[in-house]
Formats: sequence, C-alpha cells, structure tokens
Amino acid sequence: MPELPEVETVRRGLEPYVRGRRIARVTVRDARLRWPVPASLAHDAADRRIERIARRGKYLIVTLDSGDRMIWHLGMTGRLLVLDPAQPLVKHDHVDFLLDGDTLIRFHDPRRFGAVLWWSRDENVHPLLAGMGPEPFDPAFDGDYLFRKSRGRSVAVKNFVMDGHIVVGAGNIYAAESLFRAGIRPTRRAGRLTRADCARLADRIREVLAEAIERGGTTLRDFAGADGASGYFQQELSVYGRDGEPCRVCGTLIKGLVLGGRASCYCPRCQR
DNA sequence: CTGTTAACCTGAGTGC
DNA sequence: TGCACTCAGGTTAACA
Repeated sequence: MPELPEVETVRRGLEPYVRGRRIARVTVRDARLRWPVPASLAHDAADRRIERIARRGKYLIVTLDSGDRMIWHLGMTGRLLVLDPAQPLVKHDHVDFLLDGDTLIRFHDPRRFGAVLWWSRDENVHPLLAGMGPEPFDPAFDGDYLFRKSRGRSVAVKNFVMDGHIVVGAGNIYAAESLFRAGIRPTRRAGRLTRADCARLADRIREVLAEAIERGGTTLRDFAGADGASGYFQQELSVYGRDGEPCRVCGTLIKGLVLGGRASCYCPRCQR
C-alpha cells in the first residue's frame, strides 16, 4: 500500500501525538512481521521518551531519548493509528505503543509485510537503511544524477525508478504516474534515456510525490493516515489501474502490461 | 556486478 | 453458499 506520500502522511499524523511523549507500555501480540519484532523491544522502549519521528524512504524512524531508535515500516497493508487506549482490539492488531497512559499508537497489518525493529544507539547505520538512494526532495536527486545512474542499464525505466538504490519512495503507483507525466514509456530501457528525459523524469517524480502528500496519499483499499482518514490522490491518477480506459489527455486507451512482475499501465500515445 | 523470478502473507474480488 | 483462482500499494533471497 504505502509509498512515500502515504508514509509521510502517517508521519505527519503521528508527530503531534508522539513528540516528547513517554512510552508507558509496549504490547507485542504477534511478533511475526516481515522480520520478527525483537523480543527485547517492548522492555527497551518502555519508559523512554520519543524525541521525534522522521522518515527515510518508506521507513519511519522514531528517535528515543536514550539515543536508540525504532524503525517502523508499513509493508503493503500496515496502519499506524492514533487511538483511545480503550479502543477494542480487532484482528491483525499486532503491536501497541501506549503513551503516558492516554494515547495509543496501534500497529495493524493483515499481511504482516511491515516491520517494527530496534536500532541501537551503538549502531551507526542500520543495515536496512544502508545503501539507500537519495530522497526525491534531496537536491542531490536531479536529472544529472538520474542520467549518470542510468548509463549502461538495460532494465526498464519503471523498474529503475522503483529501485530504492536509485531513489527512494516511488513504488508502483507513483512510478507509473511520473512516467506518464514525463511522457516516457515504462518499458524504455533506462540506458536509453536522454539527458532531457532524465531532467523531466526527476522533476515529475518530485511533482507527483508532492501533490500526493498534499492530498493525504492514495487510498485504493487499505491505506489510512494516523487518524484513520483516507487519502484523495486516487482521484488524480492518470494511468495506474486504468488499463483499458481512455487517456485523460488524448483519449487513447490506456495499455496494461507486466514489468518486473508488477502490473503497469501507460498511454501508448502520450508516452514514447 | 546486472537482471529476473519467486517468496513472504492475508483478504477481496471474480467466475463457475 | 462454496470453491478455485487471481491479484494487491513492498522488499529481499535466490537464481542465471
């Protein structure tokens, strides 16, 4: 479910509720997530104060006053909701963070592709975050960067853009949408992009992600912000999930195909 | 190194 | 109503 805009929406929703708050109790009901929730996490996080919550790619990083951090990831179906502590449990409510006794942050994840991990202050870099590409809004991410990185690469540009080693945060939806706006077919080999293509693509990736954040993300099925509200960017989608429907720009039927094992859509006329 | 595929897991939707 | 089947927003392990 969540790509960068959805994770950022959750981060912004959580921030006012968690910043400066003390963790009274952590309850792990099911530790079997993408990686097991460390057995010591509940004890180690208890009584710590949350200094801030940041985002790196699709990971949320919760810094504690001890200097240790937690890494939260939503996988495909994860939710992090701010709730009243009396909120009844439902299926797939795997981890609770009770703050100062009156605010509950609840991690809910049917498919369990998400993660709740510990990042010790003794570890400078966490293995999951090492080797990640730049943030799309980092000045280091621009057309020149994309051009350099794509030289000699035969992979389809859509898979290239979704590769977290190249740039973080663009998943299946926003990769498709960025390529539409840039007028580039998802099947084009990355190494065949011109300098101008790369400049346009970098700009459109940033643009699409920024607009989606403004709309509170894209809700297709599962996604909800920390307050449980849906996003609205799905109304703005030009190609994702529109296989067989007319292009909003030229009327040509949107084409679907599978790239790197993922469903992809593009307009055969607008994208070359 | 690059590139491709399957795998992890559950639920929703479709067609018979 | 039930069953078999497909697909889903992410990521990585295993392979050629």
